[in-house]
Formats: sequence, structure tokens, C-alpha cells
Amino acid sequence: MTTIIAVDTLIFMFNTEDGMILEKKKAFNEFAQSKGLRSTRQRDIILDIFLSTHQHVSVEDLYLKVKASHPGIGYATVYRTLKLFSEAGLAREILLHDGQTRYEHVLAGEHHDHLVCTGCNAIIEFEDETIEKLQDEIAARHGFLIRRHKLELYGLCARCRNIG
Amino acid sequence: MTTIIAVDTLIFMFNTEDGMILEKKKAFNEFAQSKGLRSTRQRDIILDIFLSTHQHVSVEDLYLKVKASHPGIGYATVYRTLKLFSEAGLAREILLHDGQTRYEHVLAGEHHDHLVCTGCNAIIEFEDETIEKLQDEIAARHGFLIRRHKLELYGLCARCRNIG
DNA sequence: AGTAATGTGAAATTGAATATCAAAAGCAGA
DNA sequence: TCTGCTTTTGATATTCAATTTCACATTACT
Repeated sequence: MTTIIAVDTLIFMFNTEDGMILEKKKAFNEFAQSKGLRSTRQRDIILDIFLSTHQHVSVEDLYLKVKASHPGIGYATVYRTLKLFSEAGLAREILLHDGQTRYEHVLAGEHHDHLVCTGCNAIIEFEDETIEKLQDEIAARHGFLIRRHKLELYGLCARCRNIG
Repeated sequence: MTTIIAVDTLIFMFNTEDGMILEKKKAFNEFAQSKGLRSTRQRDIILDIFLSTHQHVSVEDLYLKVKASHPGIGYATVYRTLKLFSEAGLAREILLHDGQTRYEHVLAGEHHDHLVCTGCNAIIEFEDETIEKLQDEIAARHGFLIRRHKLELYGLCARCRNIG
């Protein structure tokens, strides 16, 4: 009986945004602990704010957001903390055409590529199983062991095609 | 009769490296003319040396090559000239994982992507018609008009897998 | 040749990423 | 809770490639 309630709760947690946030906080705490990192107010705040974002953020973006409510927190701390999130598996660095590193949220078991509008800078995520397979084949043909890949499509979104 | 000889010569030109080089020089001269650019000794030299390379070169790489035979030519000139080649359609800028812009030769009607060995920095070019098509489909599904794309596979080549 | 405009080279600037370091804060043990 | 050691922080400096600047040289045109 107790077990069943716990399972329900767990499913609930994973299916709501709040649950996701709690889960990620837990994951980060575990990472921090395993690495012998200390728990600091700044990191908690930055994690909260990062988790509250939905787009791909640059260090600058997040720094500005953080500074708005916590003016004492410096750029370097945001920079270092985002790197930590990345190591912890909560965030992923993405480098697009404009040479600005952005961080996106990592969702469990998910991989995707990017469709970027050069007009309005919108970033759309997509996934294509067939492309992934073809990539593996190409790599195999050349004797490569693929570690990661990067597929970005640049163009104009429906809206920008009409405006621009 | 005269016409037939001319056609033969043209085919010959396009099928040899020297012919390719002549063709590219001509293309650049036409571009320069259309843009009202002046013809300078430096640009001629840099074009010659660029056309003599076979790999993907960074500005630094080409600058060093140029300096070896023509010490008077500065970095900025090589930099600006490579940009010009790029505008003229002779070269294409490629940005790989290491944050160094490289220039590759543009061959008529050819498109390819890159397989990069993170062990020895070898760059292998490949082409996959199916992937291209899938990309177009994905773009269409999102109402995008694709201008360009970037597909890079990072991993270890056969040799580096064994060594490292 | 004269002259107006473009090109060149050295050096300066930019912009993002990253490193430095003194001061502040967290943590384990007394 | 206090101590002392270690990590973290925040401001600033450094790095590194890309790009711009500017005085001088060179080119195209008459």
C-alpha cells in the first residue's frame, strides 16, 4: 500500500514541471555531493532561475536574469555555475552560428538537433531517427567511432519569410 | 572546326588541377571587377597560395604560408582576402568545434559535411543525399526556408581508436 | 603625370571565454 | 558554537581569435 502511493507520487513528480524541477535539484545536489562541492546560496539561486527559463540561454542572458533579483551575484559565478550544470548533466552547451555559447535543458533520454531562424533567432528543436541512423552508417563506413554530432539547419521561419 | 577545338580545350581545363586553378582565378577576377575592386599583387599571391593548398586552412595557416615566400604581406591582408574569396564563392568558411575559422575550397555544384577526428584533427568530407532530403522535409514541416546547414560528426578515426 | 579612391600593414580594439586572487562563506572537528 | 582549513565568490585581468582603424602606399582613370 505504502509502495503504491510512493509510485504514484513518483509518476506525478515526473509529469509536472514542478516535479521536474525538484528532480533536477536533487540530481544537482547529488552531483555536488559526489564531487565534494559545497552548497551555496548563489548556486541555489542560479539553479532556480535556470530551471525557470524555457529557452536556450547564454551566460549573459542568465546573468542578467539573476542580477535582476540578486544584484550581488557576479558574472563569473553564473558562468562557472552553468559549466557545473553542464557537468552535472542538467544543461548542455550549444554553439550556434553566432559564436555565443548557449545552454539548454537536458531532458532524460532525449536527443535533438536545431532549426535556427536567422531572422528572429528562434531556435526550434527537432529529432530524426533516420538521420541519426544514416550518420552512424557514414561513420562506420569511414571507420569512425562517433562521440557526438551537430546538425543545425539555418534559414528563415514562416513568419520571417513573409516579413523579410 | 574551331569550335570543336575550343570545347576540347575547355573540357581539358576543367579536368585538370591547373585548369581548375585558372578557372578560379578567372572567377575571382570577374568578382573583383564586378565589385569594383582593384587588382593587387598581394591578392594575386594570396590566391595562388590558397589554391595551392589542399586542406582546410585557418587564416593563421595561410598567413604563415604566405609569409614564408612573401614576408611583406600582413595578417590583415590575408584575413581580408580570405573573406573576399568567400564572398566570391571560391572559398567557404567552416567553423568546427575548436573555435578556429577555417576556409575550404568550393568546388562547383558540390556540397558536403564533415567527419572530424577529435584525436588527430583529421577532417573527412562526406556527402549524403538522403540526409539532405530529410533535412528539407524537416524544414518544410516547420515552415522554414533553409539557407544552409551544418552537419558535423565528431569522434575518433580508425587509427586514433587504436592508439588512444 | 595628376588625382581621387582603394588597398595595405601594423597596431589597436572588440567580444566572448576563461583565469586570477583577495575576501567571504561553508564545513568538519574540538 | 568556535576554529581553522578549504572552497567559492566577485571584481577584475587575461587570453585569443576576429575585426577595425588609420596613416601611408598603390591603383585606375583622365
